[in-house]
Amino acid sequence: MLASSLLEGLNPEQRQACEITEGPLLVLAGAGSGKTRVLVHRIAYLIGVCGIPPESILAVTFTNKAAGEMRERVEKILGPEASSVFVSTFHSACVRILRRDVGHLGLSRGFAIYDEADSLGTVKEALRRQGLDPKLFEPRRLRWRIDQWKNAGVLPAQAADGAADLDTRRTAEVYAVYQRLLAEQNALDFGDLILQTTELFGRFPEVLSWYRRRWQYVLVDEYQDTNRVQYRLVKQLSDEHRNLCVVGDPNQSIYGWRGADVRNILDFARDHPDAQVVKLERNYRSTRPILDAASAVVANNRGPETTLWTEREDGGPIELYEAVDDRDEAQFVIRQVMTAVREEGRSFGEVAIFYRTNAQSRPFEEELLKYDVPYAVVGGVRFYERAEVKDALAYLRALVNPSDGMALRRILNNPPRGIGKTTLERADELAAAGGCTVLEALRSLAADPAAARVALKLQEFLALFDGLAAEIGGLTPAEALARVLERTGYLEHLARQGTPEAEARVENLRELLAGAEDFSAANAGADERSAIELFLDQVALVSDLDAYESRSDRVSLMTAHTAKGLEFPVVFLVGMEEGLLPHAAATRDAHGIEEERRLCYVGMTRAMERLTLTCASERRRYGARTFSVPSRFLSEIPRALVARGGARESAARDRTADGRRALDYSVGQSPAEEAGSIRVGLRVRHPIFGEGSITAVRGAGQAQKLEIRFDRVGVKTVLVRFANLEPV
DNA sequence: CGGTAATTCGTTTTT
DNA sequence: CGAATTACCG
Repeated sequence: MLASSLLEGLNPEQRQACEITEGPLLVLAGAGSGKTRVLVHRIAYLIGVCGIPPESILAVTFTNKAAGEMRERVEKILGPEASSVFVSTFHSACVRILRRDVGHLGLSRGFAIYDEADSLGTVKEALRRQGLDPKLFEPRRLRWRIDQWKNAGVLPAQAADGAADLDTRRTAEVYAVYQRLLAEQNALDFGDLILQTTELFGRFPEVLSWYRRRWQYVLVDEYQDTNRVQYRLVKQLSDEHRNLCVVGDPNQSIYGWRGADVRNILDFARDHPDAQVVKLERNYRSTRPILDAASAVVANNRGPETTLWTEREDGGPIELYEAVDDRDEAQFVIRQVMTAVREEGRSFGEVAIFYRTNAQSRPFEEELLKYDVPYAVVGGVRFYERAEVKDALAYLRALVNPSDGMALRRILNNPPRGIGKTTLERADELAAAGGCTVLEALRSLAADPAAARVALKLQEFLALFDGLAAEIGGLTPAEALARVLERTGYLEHLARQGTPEAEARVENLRELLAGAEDFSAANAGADERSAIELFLDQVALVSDLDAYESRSDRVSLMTAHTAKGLEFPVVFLVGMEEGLLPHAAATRDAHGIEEERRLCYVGMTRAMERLTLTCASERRRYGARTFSVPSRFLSEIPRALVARGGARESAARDRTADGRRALDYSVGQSPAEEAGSIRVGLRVRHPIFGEGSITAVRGAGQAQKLEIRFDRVGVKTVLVRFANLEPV
């Protein structure tokens, strides 16, 4: 194939990123700079021009959606020959590797993949076994810390070695027990998928070298979001041939809380002294005002300035709406959406609403329902995490992997069959003492004549379980699920309840069955592993976003995190308030705030033509009314780029009677004016008390109060409305 | 043991 | 406010 035809339509930098095929390459790809395009064409170039066999290329992404898109687009250029390129998420790739070689680590190939809930359950079990009080040692916190260790590549022994304080030492002990429990249950959690793969490679060089030979060219997408273990994994795979191409944008690093380490991308050149660097700085997505506004925000982070430019000089200013409360905010947005559709010829599918937290979707959903506007909420509670769906899948899991204690626990008395808490506790104790699985413990309890009544119940359950295990052998996932739901009486039990909730659950199970049927059809006889096992893998690794169909004509609602990588002609970024964006939990340190700022940048740069930012001065939060002040990020946007709409009480707040500039949180156009936004730490002058700095902000609007520590007179609380404050 | 009522509880983002 | 755990009674 001719290089010229393959690289046609690429700009010089994009072209360069394709043509530098050997050795380490860092592609710094700004928002909307055609990153995916480059990855796709690079793969096509490697195969079509350089003659690299497709199967020796590995491309790693973070979402299945991204992987699927990449695979599709490469196939579109090269045809079916490209299908043997290994395009996969980090997690799927590791599952594939571990399914093959996990035996070296002492697990068996049918290992279960534990999600967060299973993992949390295992932490609780670990606490029980150590006799630690879950009130004192919060399971959620412990799980979090263990996860962070795993993201950092720290094993239990290393965690214990590095533990400086008592709490950390205890946590490391729990980590060790937790890990033992996982092994007993033949299970790995999400973090393990990556960590154990690097362990496998580290301890068994012959395994590693097999994969090194196989994948001669490695590409990594969204490199700014890789954590330390992923870094290690990539290094292991590429250290020999060194044909490593990483693509990313430090300004879009928004997963630090999940262990992502921006240093991976920032230090790439230092890590690989012979690395070449290509910068993609031309933005093809957004109009000038959108790009300028987003850049102005992220420019407040320290670190190297990045320049993005666009030729799209069209488009008006971005809009700001300051709502009274969250309902007003939602009403405004939905009216805008309807107007855009009716009067500007937009379609609903062109519109997206981004928020910081999933809980913010509710008022928007209510308004959308009210006006019959079609919409899709992406993310939130995963379909596969709904109780009834998890129950059904737990049956399959336990049948496939009888050591899977979390699955067994779920199904044992579900539907109710007279096996209660005490029986389960006894089984747990027996398992812990005898070093056997919970299922084996249940078997011995079933044979115990001392507890005849419960033994009978157990025998019934075990007969059912063993019968199903024998039956589902050659079945497709859909057939197996149907059999399970019927034979266990699960479906019947639900149907008998007759409540609307139960009906909804039955409906969800039907959807699960339909999904399983689709899967069966697409994966008939593909592998030596059973179709049921493959189905369970898929279920564990698929995300809500992966199934999201952006082409359908519906308004999309999602978090700014989920929005990364997507683009929409019309974007609403809502809830631009202190405490929300930036989120209160992230404002402890400068790092957290900078990450929030990047998140804001990510949200803004999704917009192609129209961007509207909104905030509300009052909103309902877990039932109670709370007040908030506009986000500091709003004040970082040059005023000239913004058109204001909305219900500001009056212009009186902007100017005081004698014409001096009053304290104003609104967008400023210069650093001096930006200083006018109300925030903790701001220096102000009071006509009577003199100069001081704000130490707290309470309330909003007419009732907004500030606590100020004045240099001369100490701490006072003042009403903004009357205080006549001036920024210093 | 099972189901319901009462209470507590915690709230960021997710492969 | 809603999920999730706990308390209590049949």
